[in-house]
Amino acid sequence: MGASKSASFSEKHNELASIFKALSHPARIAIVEYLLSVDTCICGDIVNELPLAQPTISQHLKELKNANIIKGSIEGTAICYCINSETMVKIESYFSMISKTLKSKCC
Amino acid sequence: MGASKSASFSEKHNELASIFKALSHPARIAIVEYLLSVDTCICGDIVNELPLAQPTISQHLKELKNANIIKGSIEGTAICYCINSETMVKIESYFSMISKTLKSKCC
DNA sequence: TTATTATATCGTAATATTGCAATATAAAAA
DNA sequence: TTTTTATATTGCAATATTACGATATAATAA
Repeated sequence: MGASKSASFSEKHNELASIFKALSHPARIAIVEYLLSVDTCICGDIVNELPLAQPTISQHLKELKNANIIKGSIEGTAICYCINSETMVKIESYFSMISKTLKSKCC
Repeated sequence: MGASKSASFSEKHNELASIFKALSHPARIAIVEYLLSVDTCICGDIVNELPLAQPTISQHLKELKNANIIKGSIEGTAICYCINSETMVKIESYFSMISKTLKSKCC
């Protein structure tokens, strides 16, 4: 046998896991933080910010987009990427739920 | 070439990525939520909760432990696992920072 | 139309992850 | 001591990810 028995787990657990998987690579964290650091959505120049080739970054952007972590809109020749705050807020409240639950425990 | 140029990224980005990687599998999310659902730290019986063989679960537990998401303490024949709230709070504040930053933006 | 520029896709090699049977380890019970 | 019980480790096959050169696509500029 081999990879991931994802069908054996709930939709909710799979969805959470796929968001975390999108964030599980340092290049993708760097992309998220870069988008966060610039004033508005930025077009292009993510390639110049990271030590990776253009096809590799394009691939990482696609994964972030598939996980709804970023959104991209066409802006002439360039594509303008920015963070999807809806997903971020969703994850924030997930961890907020976790630490609230932990506080009401002995451990 | 092949896998992960992690040396090209900052310590901080690699550390965050490794926590998210530990959470990037539905079985590991299920383990975290199970530990969260029981009253205290639980000894054993995680194996009975999930549709995976014992060695596979042992491996998933190891990954969660390596990422400091859970802690395990020996309790006779069994091992008692519980969530490491320190790490959870850390991630919660990371996302809290992100959504605060997003609020002060146009997008 | 023909560049030029920005991004995406394809193909593929290198490497990592997932899952489990078999086996090892180690504490408690008989 | 031997058995039982709980968990870990090893080895390996199946599959997924990562990275990038080559190439495609598609909008604007010349």
